[in-house]
Formats: sequence, structure tokens, C-alpha cells
Amino acid sequence: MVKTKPLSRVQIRNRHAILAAALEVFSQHGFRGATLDQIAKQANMSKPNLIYYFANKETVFVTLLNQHVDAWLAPLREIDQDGEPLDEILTYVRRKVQMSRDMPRESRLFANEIVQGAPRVREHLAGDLKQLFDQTSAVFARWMDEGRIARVDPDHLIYSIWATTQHYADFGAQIDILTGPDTLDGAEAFLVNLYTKMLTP
Amino acid sequence: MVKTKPLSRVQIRNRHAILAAALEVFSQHGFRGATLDQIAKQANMSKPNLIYYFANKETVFVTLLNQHVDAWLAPLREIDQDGEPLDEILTYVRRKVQMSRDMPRESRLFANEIVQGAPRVREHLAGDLKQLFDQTSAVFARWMDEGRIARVDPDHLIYSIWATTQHYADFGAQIDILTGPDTLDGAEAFLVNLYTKMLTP
DNA sequence: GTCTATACGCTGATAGAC
DNA sequence: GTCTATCAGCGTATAGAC
Repeated sequence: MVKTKPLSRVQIRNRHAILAAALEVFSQHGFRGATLDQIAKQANMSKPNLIYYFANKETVFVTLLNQHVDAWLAPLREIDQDGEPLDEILTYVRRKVQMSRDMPRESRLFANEIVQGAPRVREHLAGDLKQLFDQTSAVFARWMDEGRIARVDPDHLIYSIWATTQHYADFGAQIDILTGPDTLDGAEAFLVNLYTKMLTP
Repeated sequence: MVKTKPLSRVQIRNRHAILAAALEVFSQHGFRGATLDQIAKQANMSKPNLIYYFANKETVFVTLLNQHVDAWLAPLREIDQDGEPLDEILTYVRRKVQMSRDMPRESRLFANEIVQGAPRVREHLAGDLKQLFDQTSAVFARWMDEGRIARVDPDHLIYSIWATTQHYADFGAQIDILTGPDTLDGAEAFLVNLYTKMLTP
């Protein structure tokens, strides 16, 4: 382990302010589109002072990703392989919709990066996520083998859940125009119905 | 109507080369992330010569959007309100999957822009798309009223089709890592099954 | 129509005073 | 720890020769 100096109260507060500002700016403009000026301004801080805390732009971004990736994957980790299959999947769907409602910036932070080929999140995807994905896919496959949910391709099942739920955050600008601002209650009901019908044996 | 000089063969060829290059670059990096240097290089052209044809970066981008928006919306327009409802919807789903396979760059071009708040496509969305969306939603609602497909929220039905099908293009980088390169045959079968089960009365 | 040269603002990052 | 001043490089766009 690397030994690191403990951070002072001011340091902790400023790092938090910077990361909060960075989430706002990176999620809206992507890595390249975001500027340190914007982030510094949003954090009520001078640009050199920002750099004092994070060395460079990439470090801010990577730190931000690392900070959110665990929270981002939490609902997936919480699928209980010993639970009731349909309940577990519907609970997962509901939590993902909830995250699109409550954490749209985090969703767009990742979406921006993946649409552009995932240059800086590739390790996250190939590591943590890949392992979790394979594990979840295997659990779904077992449930299907046991006849407890209908047999479908488990990989595509996961993709479709991601796609349908994250869509409300990532493409929120489009939905705002077409349907207007929404609480996502309708979305949740629609998706629960969709996956219930698909997965009931 | 505005009277415009006819374009010479060279002009036509160069404008095509620029737009082809621009699709490649903008779809991968987004508007701000793309540079005129990249586009010019991809089009085998000097940067000033590129500007000779399009005046500025934004004009290239807007021209590119206008060029592709019709093709992009074609499958939606082709839904036949007098056809067999489930067939029409499944055909639409299949065509959208096909577009993710054959036109992933076009998909990402729009995805990039919408994730970032649709600053430059807002008019397209509020105009052409909004009208087409409302019309399609109304057709779906009528089919439900007539009991020919199951009753669900038609707006969310459209969103879920967009989300699930475009996901394979927009988040292709993630899928390549998790499942590996794919022909999308499995995706198509999965989605046909999904919407058949949901919509069969 | 196409090129070289260049202007010029913006952006990431550093130096150094306080 | 925070600031002002500043730099180097990139990126858009223009001028002007050919």
C-alpha cells in the first residue's frame, strides 16, 4: 500500500467541491468538451488552485470515475442469486430507473465516454464490470435452467435493462422535448410490465 | 426559395468527401471533440480548402445532420397504420437493429449530441421528430383501443424500442468488451421475442 | 480551387509572489 | 493554499499567392 499524507479539512472540502463541479461539467460536455475554466468557475475557485489539487484534467476525470463506479454498479451487485428470480430482476429494474431519476449526471458521465469508444473507462469495463456482468449472466442462465424464469439470452437481457433504464437519463434531453419533463413513474410501470411479461415462464 | 449556383463535379466530389470524413470524426468525438484537422486529413484535403467548402465547423456539422436525419427517421415513417399492428412494430424493431449494424456512426452522431443536451439538434427534435413521434404514438394508441395489441403506454413503447435497438450502436464499445464483436442476430431475436410477448393481447 | 503562411482566441499548465 | 501573471500549443479561421 502507498502511504499518503492525511488531508486537511480545507483540502477535503476543496476536493469535494472540485469533483462536484467536475461531475456537472464532464457529464454535460464529455472529457474533451469540458474545460478546466468551467470546472474551476463552477467550484468557485481559480484554475491554478484547481490544478494544485489535481495536477491535470485527466486526473480529475479519472478520480471522478473511480468515485462513482462503485455506486454505479451497486444495484447489479445486490442481485441476490438465492432470491426469487423475477423479484430480483424487477427490483434491479426499479433501482436502475430510480438512478436515472436521481443520478442522471452520473449516467451521462459514463454514457458520454462509452459512446466515444470508452477510451478512458476501458479498464473499468474490462475489469470490475466484465466480472460482474459474467457473474450476473450466469445467475440468470441458471434461473432459466431451473425453469424459474422464461429462457432468453441472458446477455441481451442485461443489455436491454441497461438500455431501457439509462435511456431516461442519457437521452433525457430528447424525452423532455417529446413528452415533457417526467417523474419516470410511467417509465417504471412500463418496464416492470415489460420484463414481467417477458420473463414469466 | 433561394437561388443557388449549380455545383461543379469537383465541388460535389469534395463536399461528399468532407461529409464522409466528418461523419467518421464527429460520430467518434462529438462536435467539440472533433477537429477540422482530423476531418481534413480524413478527407485528404487541406484545412483551408475544407473551410472553402463549408465556411466553418458548425456548418459542416449541421449539413451532416440534415443529410442523415431523413434516412435516420425513415423506418419510423414507414410504419403503416393500416397494416397488421404486431407485424408493423416488429418490422420496425428489426429495421432499427439493422441500422445499428449498418449505420452505427450515424446512430452515435445523434447519440453524442443528445447526451450533451441536444444543443444543435433541438430544432430537428422539436420539429420533424416531434411530429412523427406524436403521430406514431397516436397510431399505437389506436391499435390498443381496438384491442389489436396489448395496452401499454405508447410513448414509453417507442422509447424502449429506440433504447434497446440503438444501444447496440451507441454502446457498442461496451458490448465489444463484455460479449465480444457480434452480428446482432441474437439481439434481433431477443427483441422480437421481447416485444411479441409484451404486445400480444 | 487549392495551397502556404499566419492571425488570434482559447485551453491546459507553470512560475512565483503573497 | 491561493492568487496574478504568463506561457506554449492547439484549433478555428483568414489573407493572399498561385
